[in-house]
Amino acid sequence: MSLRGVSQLLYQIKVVNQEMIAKFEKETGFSLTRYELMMVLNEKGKCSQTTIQSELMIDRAAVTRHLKILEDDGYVVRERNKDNNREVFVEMTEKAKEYLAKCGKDHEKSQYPLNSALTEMEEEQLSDLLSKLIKPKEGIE
Amino acid sequence: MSLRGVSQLLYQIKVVNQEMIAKFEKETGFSLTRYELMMVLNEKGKCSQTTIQSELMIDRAAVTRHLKILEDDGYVVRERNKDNNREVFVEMTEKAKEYLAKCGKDHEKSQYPLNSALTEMEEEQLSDLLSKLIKPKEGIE
DNA sequence: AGTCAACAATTGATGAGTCAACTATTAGAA
DNA sequence: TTCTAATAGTTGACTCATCAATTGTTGACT
Repeated sequence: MSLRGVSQLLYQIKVVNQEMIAKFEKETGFSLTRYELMMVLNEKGKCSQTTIQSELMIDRAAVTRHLKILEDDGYVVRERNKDNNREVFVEMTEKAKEYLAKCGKDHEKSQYPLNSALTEMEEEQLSDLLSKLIKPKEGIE
Repeated sequence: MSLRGVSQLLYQIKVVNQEMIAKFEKETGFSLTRYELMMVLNEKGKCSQTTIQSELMIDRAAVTRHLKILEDDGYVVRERNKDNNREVFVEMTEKAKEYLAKCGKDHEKSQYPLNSALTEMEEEQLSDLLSKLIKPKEGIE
């Protein structure tokens, strides 16, 4: 594939990404990354920031900043690990759980753009293709 | 599709997007958006910033800022339209053409990560799926 | 002609990510 | 034990987007 072809494909991904993220945030009133972060907490329970970071595949610094916002808004509580004071444990609050439940319900009632654009099969196909492009978490350098 | 499902798919797109863009910029030494901008100029010749903006699907402000960088680096020349002083015409320089040609050649020699991850058919499939997610340029609101 | 609306580009403030430098804490040699 | 490495998180400086407000120019109506 020529460099031009590559750049077109990547640019297409970029545009889709930006548009979809904007829609998601408008619909839920929540940043996609922070939503995903809360889902990690929801599914794994209390965890350290490093764990969150490797799940979300973003920089440590970004995690710190998202958590500051979530903490200020009362969606998350943080406390240092007594057995290893370097680490910070993060946990969801009740408020967060309620809010997420509400979001899920609201979504069922609305017809979300993404649903209308792709069939279930296409969604799965897309997900498979994307998986191939994400480098394995602990790849050989 | 549940909100959770949607968020997972979008997040997957986000991660792929970030990783691929980083690779592209490392490989070419050029920002993906600015590369794509130059390709627009290359293919359409001299055009106004508004034209560039609608091709790239980014904010006017972003176009202005990219052009400032490209102009400072000598890749692009700008001049106001004599017949309509509001408009600015943009054109590539020889330096830019040479650089792009070099990039293309360098790319052919290297084995670019994207090539290895997907087959030609998969690339096409991915592109088709993404197209369905991009809203038509002048869609009905 | 004079005013007002639309248009093109620019500028400022903000959000989300990166990397690099720093702090604090723990663990592992010497 | 004490010095040194590695680890966990934070902060600062930067890039690339966005939106909103501003400037300058043109066109159209009265």
